[in-house]
Amino acid sequence: MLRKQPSIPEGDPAALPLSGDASFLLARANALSLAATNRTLEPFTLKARSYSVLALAATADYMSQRDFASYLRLDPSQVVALVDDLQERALVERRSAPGDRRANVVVATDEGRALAAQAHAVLRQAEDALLSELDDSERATLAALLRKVAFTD
Amino acid sequence: MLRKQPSIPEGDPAALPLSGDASFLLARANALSLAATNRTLEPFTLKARSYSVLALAATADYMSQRDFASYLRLDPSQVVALVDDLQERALVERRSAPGDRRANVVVATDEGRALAAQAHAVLRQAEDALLSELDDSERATLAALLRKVAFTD
DNA sequence: TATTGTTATACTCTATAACTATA
DNA sequence: TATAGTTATAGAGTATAACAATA
Repeated sequence: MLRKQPSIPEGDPAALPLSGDASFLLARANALSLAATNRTLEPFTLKARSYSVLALAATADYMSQRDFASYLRLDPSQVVALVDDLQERALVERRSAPGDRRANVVVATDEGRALAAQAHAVLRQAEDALLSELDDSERATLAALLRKVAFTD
Repeated sequence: MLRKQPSIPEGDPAALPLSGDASFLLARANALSLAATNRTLEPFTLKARSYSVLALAATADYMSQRDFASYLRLDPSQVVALVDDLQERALVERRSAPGDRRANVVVATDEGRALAAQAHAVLRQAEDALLSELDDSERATLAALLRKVAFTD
């Protein structure tokens, strides 16, 4: 080989080393996606992880920090830091959970919801670029299959 | 919500927060995959990253460290450390690249190829578990779609 | 001048254990 | 006794810049 860009044989998938491993394909696709996401979110002073917390707080109701952790596959201690940051910026609030005074329910403020919506709109464009090789039907199929894999818990 | 495991509505994908974002699905699926891969490779004293270097060295011919970096989406300086480790263990060798004395071609030793094959066999089982919700046809479709996304460069 | 491999460094992310307050 | 949130800390992963050898 010995070239700048690794060769990507069009008609011969078997010639792509490691491409038989779903784990490698997931890792590489995720690396591209994560880089694009972080680049896109930079103007909002958000990153993939902080955005995911904000977006979840804006969407879901009555989720505790523990719920955030397991849903986003983060350690509970990481959620603390992420929520701290978003709370200082008045994008989310911690409210005591009804019925369990140990737990905090994390909710987005109006401001947070607005920012999440803005970010989401721009992320759609980044995702569009990432999936540019797929038509609408393929995108739907990929999402459906990934949904099954992502929640094999 | 407020329960240990986040709810996964069967018939209503729209109720899964963030599941409209391909980037979230990729991140979550990759997190599961990476954790399973590292767990599986532990007996071999390998991790996902070192395995990918070893497997690539065993499969592809005449790839320089720079090629490894771009193909595996690692920084060239990370490849140095990973190859150092594998070379100390006599699993790969650095050979001077024919025609360019700056570059190193990384090749697996017989021992390295044998270990890669062993690891690969066990990884197949881990992957089988990860994809347990998908039938053979769906697995092939997912791989084909991911291959397109993973190499949108 | 540009590129390969390398080193050094700092930063982010991840994983673990321990503590407190509630349950 | 167990769980939620928190704190502290160490380890792994990532990103950047600079350098010597070669192109």
